[in-house]
Amino acid sequence: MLDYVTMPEQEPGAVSYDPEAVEAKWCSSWEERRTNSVDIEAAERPYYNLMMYPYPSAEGLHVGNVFAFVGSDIHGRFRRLQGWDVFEPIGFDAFGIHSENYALKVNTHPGKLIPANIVRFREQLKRTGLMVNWDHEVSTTDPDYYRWTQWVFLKLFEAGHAVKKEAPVNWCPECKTVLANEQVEDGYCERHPGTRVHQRYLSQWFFTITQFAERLLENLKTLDWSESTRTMQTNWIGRSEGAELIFETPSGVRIPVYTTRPDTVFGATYLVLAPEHPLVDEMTTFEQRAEVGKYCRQASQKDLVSRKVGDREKTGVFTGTYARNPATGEAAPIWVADYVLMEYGTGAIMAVPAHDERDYEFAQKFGLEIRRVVSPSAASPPHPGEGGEVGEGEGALPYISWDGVLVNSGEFDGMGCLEGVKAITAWLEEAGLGEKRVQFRLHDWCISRQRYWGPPIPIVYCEECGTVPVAEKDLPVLLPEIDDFRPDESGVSPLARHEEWYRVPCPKCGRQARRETDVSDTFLDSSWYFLRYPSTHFADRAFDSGLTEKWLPVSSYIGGNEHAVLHLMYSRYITMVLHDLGLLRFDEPFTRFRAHGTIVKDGAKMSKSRGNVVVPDDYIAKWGADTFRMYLMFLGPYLEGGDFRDEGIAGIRRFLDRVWTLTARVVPTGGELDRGSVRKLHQTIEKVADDIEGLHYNTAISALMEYSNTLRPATAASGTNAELLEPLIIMLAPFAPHFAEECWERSGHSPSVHDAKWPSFDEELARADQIEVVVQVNGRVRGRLLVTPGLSQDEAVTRALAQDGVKRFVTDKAVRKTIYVQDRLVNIVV
RNA sequence: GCCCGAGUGGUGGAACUGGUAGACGCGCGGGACUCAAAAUCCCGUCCCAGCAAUGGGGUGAGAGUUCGAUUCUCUCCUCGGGCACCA
Repeated sequence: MLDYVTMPEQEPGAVSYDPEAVEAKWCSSWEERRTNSVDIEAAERPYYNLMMYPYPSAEGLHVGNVFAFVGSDIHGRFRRLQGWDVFEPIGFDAFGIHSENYALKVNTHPGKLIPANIVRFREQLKRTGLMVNWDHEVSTTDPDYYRWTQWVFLKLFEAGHAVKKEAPVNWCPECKTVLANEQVEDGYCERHPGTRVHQRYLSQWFFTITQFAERLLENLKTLDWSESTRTMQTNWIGRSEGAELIFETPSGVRIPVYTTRPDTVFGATYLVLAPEHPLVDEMTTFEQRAEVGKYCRQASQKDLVSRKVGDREKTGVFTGTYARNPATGEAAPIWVADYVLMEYGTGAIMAVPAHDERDYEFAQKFGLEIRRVVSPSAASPPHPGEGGEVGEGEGALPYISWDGVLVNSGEFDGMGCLEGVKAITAWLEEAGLGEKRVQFRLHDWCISRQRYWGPPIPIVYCEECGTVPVAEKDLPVLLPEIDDFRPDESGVSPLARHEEWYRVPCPKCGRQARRETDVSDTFLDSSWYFLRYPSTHFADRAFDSGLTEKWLPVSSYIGGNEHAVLHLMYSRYITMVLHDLGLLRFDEPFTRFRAHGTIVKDGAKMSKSRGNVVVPDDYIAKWGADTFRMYLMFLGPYLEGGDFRDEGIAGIRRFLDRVWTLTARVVPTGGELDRGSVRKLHQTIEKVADDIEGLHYNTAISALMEYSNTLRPATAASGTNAELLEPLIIMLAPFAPHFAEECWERSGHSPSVHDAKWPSFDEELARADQIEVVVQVNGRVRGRLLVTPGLSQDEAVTRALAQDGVKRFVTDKAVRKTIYVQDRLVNIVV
């Protein structure tokens, strides 16, 4: 790389700098002086600047990581210049399927691979110039860390929030483990796109997140988070309001169904039970037993997910029995079909084929009655007969809307749907056949993993005492180093093959007992890591209460929306539980969260298979970290991401070189400052501060460029005035920390520029004394006026009409109207 | 299918609560410096007509509201993301 040559610093024509030398110099200098470390105990204005810790992959740091971290780092550095004591920690999310699958692939123990990856990551992160407090680093695989992950589990267990349930789970035959629903994509394993996931019943540990659904949803409204992230969480929680209605069989069995449209109950012509529904057997007649049994067995063999993939051909069987529609009193046939899911609502539905697409499809296929009970509007009368015909347009079946009017609904005919919901619910409630009900989509969080590479769940099973938690003093339950960490078909963790490990005395009675051999989900590791950072130096507590109170909740959290749902939801949940247990003073961990955008390459997501992965190391080696940082921030709006191309990077470098030249020509303050430059400076200070505040880094950088451009002519004449240059260097420091530090030193200061103060903004100095007012005729620009701010409307109009360009369009016409926007424009309408 | 977000020059992208569309870069064209090249510096660069002054068109498509719309409303098209048989 010989594109640029270092010029001797005294040389007046110096145009280029040597990033490698500059960056190496400051990297070690900062480490020596502990420039990046905040005094965690003594800090007076604590600001907790968090970024999402990476998974230390074998491939090393990805550009996406760099993009994310740099954006957060700029924010942190900016806050520091504003006088905050900024704590910017980082760590490694090193447990989990990612690491384990890779270890299996290369057939090396993850315990060997991970430390090496971390070493590499640490180097790369340091090279990037992040203001990280390295003495608070965290690694989830460190027993000193996962000891406390296990402690968190125990806290939840004690509080009754960790419960063991037999549950159908998604089983990936390739991973040989249970997958969370979110790890399944369209019926296939997220990590093995060719492998279908199927259903399997296992006894698993669940966290009771559903109990917190309402609160998780409610709190969202109060959080300063990216709108997109809040929307995703809202949808994930999936609150819906409706009613539980009772359909009773002649033999007196009450079958509850959940519906969001109780107003359509008069159109419920049949019932459907999920194949797993406990009443299926009881409801089935002797004649139908064989067929129903067969259907249910088939359903249970399908995976949990592909059953839910839309647009599937409806299937189902009739049980042979009936239940009474609570509204009409008519007998509704009871069917079993797998389009009804056991885990949502009551596992049974009332089918309203006239007003539900799925029910309609099913009824069509099996010849069930379709009865219209909602008419599109009061004006159009109910369709004749008992429905079933498919009309055109608005009235076509299945018709669903809240704007319709009830028909074929007895005394409720003519009522609007919304009103109908209330009236019918109340009516059925009085009859003891229904009640209002709120339903969520959120499921409990299964944390069990039949895997090796995770923290063992700290539980012991004793024949006498049952399920016994490991005593806190006995934590951590160490993950043993075993060679056969490969999972198998058995459905149990590889740890279950190690009797010497799992055979332990019961913590309660001392008799021979057996450890839980499953490990916990990686998301548990990451659901509390932000609590650990300030307290890493404490060996005897997960988090120190004093420090936690001082530093948390997190002041700013920046990360990708790929974690919008799981990581952020689980962290909120754990925080809430710990709060309720009296262990935390706050119940929301992240005051402010911003989701950054994604960096794509040639319009497509970077991926190995596409071969469009950008390796940051190469760019940093060629251009230096500062240029690379700024380039990433410049290529698009940070919150939206952008397309990575090599072409533009030279522009950033040229900009830095120009600032370098300005610095080389700095002259001490003194004498009159150019009014125009001072004005531009103050405008820039305001603009850059606002932009950084809103994470609009691309426009902040362009404002800095503009300002440096105005400095250039001045430089040519008599050197750069220090008073005009220094604020530029400070404003540049968050973006190009090494470069700014070097310029700071070269312009006669001692380090560190990062301890400088953000330049103060003077509104008076930023104000222009002459401004341009646009003159329009009928909305088209026909001229401009140069005026002093605060011109009156009359004056403005008079002067506008005097302009030649305006006269031409106004003469011979009557002025109908004039519009004046103070100090902006005059519009003359003729 | 449903819910978000986005479509602006050759190109990445700017444009505050409706008020000069194209800031700042990249690229390209021209010039200076040089024996020459690179680097650097200066000028130009939305499209059409014109020597120019100037005029006309222009923010995915079409309508609407307004003195004035990239910005607000409606319909449609395309792309990105999320959810998806959730009753």
